[in-house]
Amino acid sequence: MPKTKPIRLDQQLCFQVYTANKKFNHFYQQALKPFDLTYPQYIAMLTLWQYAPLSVKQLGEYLHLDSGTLTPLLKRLESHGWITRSRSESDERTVIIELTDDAKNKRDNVFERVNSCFDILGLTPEEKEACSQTMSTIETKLDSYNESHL
Amino acid sequence: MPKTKPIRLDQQLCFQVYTANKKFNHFYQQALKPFDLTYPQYIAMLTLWQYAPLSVKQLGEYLHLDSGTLTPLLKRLESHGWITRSRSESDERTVIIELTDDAKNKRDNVFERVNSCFDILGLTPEEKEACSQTMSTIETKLDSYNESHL
DNA sequence: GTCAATTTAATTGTAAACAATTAATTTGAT
DNA sequence: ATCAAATTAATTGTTTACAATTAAATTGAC
Repeated sequence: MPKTKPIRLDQQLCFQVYTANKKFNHFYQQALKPFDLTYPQYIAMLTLWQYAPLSVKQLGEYLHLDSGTLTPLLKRLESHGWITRSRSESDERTVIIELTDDAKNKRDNVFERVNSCFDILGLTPEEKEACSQTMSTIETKLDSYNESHL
Repeated sequence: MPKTKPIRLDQQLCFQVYTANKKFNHFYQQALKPFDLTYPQYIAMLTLWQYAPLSVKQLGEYLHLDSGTLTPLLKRLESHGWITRSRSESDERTVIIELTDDAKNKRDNVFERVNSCFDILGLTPEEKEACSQTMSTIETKLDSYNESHL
């Protein structure tokens, strides 16, 4: 009876992605320290700087997050003065997220800080492109698997 | 005064990695459902199947996790009968994690299940290799940045 | 127009992750 | 041998993430 080949942890794609994500997390957490933003909060702000105003649902579609995650995160962003939350008048079910003036003013500062840290990483355009390409491939395959196994 | 270029969320590497990780998480969570293992628990078990017995500290070094994360995770694995936890006799500070017979017996079943799901993804060897390569590059760069900014 | 079905956000409960602290043990310098 | 420093896990507190449920508002079928 043949023994299954051992699975080497460091060769598992999932583990590499899992680890890379944690390191990205740490990297951005450091870069964002001056702004009192966590990494997920920064990602939410990125979306809002691009598309605000947005409903919680719309924001969740961009981020693939539900209200269970977003409601508390948005309350924290609100209490730190980044956003406002208000019920829509035309549809009382939806909550509209808007940027504060302060958040609009800080936008360029945050981008500058994050970009300069990212530049220090020293990824070549080719490396960035390769990474982006790879992630897209993985996502596409995972999507089609995940969708067929609801 | 030139306006900063808008940052497109879907072009941010960090966001792609963040998203891919979540989708991997979902993918493995599904594949592992029959075994009552979460994805992080599975990653811990992978390490233990390869190296057990291990101390909490040693396991943490493989996984880049500290006792704050591992202690509760290991307690759950223990309560589900995957592992045992016991103080080392030679050094009462360290806790030794060992596999139960049940865990050893289930090893091949888990691998078979996970591998067959992974195969369905349909990643070519080239794609796998490209992904692995990319992740290594990213990790190396992030490591050197993170280490220089302690 | 009424009421069941749907939609939206919030809530509840569980698991991860990490920083900071604590408690116990071991090591090592003297 | 003693005691300060270092090591190891556990604990505490905060934030994410997600499943499942709840509450309120809206839509639509009739």
